[in-house]
Amino acid sequence: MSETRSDADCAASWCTDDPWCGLTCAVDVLGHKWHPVVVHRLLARGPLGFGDLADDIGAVTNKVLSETLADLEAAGVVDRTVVDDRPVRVEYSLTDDGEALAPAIEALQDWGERYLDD
Amino acid sequence: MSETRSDADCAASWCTDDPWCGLTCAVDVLGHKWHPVVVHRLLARGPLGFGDLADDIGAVTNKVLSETLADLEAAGVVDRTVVDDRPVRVEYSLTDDGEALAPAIEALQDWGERYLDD
DNA sequence: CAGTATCCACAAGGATACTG
DNA sequence: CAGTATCCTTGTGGATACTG
Repeated sequence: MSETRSDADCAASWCTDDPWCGLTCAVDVLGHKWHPVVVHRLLARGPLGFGDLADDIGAVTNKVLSETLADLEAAGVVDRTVVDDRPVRVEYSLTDDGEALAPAIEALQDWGERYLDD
Repeated sequence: MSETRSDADCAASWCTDDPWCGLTCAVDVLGHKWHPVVVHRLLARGPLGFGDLADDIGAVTNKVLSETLADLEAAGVVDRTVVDDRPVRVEYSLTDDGEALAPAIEALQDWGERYLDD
């Protein structure tokens, strides 16, 4: 279905032989300011429109959210579907690869919460 | 023991009320090119000297590895111990907070490996 | 509604050389 | 051995305004 991904999307291009290549690859996808937040919201709330995501997150601009979604779509983590015209309505959802991020997102979140509790 | 950490080290400073704050905080710590790799190596191999880490990782420069280790130390994830003088010998190890990253590192690594297998 | 188009400031990381 | 010091290029994200 979503065959829009290639090796070049990923850190694999510069660490192919290293034992931590998968890790680097995952951090390449999630290691930006809003990327993990978008995945988190889609995991928690299901498919959302562009404006819904923007409202939910709050402190992100149109431009950056748009870039973030384009990155995640290119990585094969998010699907973009035009649901309606006039007015244009778009829906963003997680692909199977995106859903598969749930354990990693949760593990990071758990660690961060404990860390913040000192 | 390692009380070198404060709230300002973390994303908490800009997302305190958000449900994804812990996640953002964790990504602030790990979301750089070499930070997760250093944690990965210390988890896999135990305490290492500066040169050991540099050799193991390979494609990182002195300057960047040094900065990375300083960041992780400031975040309270890594401990730095001077083991010897003449010649100077230093050992880097994980703190409890650092060891606690293991599940998150593994989850990211697992995801990345599956992702790379298409 | 769902984006683009510009412009801009700062941070991250690499190359190279040097030091206590 | 374990770093620092410079310099430089690119990436990342924010502010603001505009559009099909």
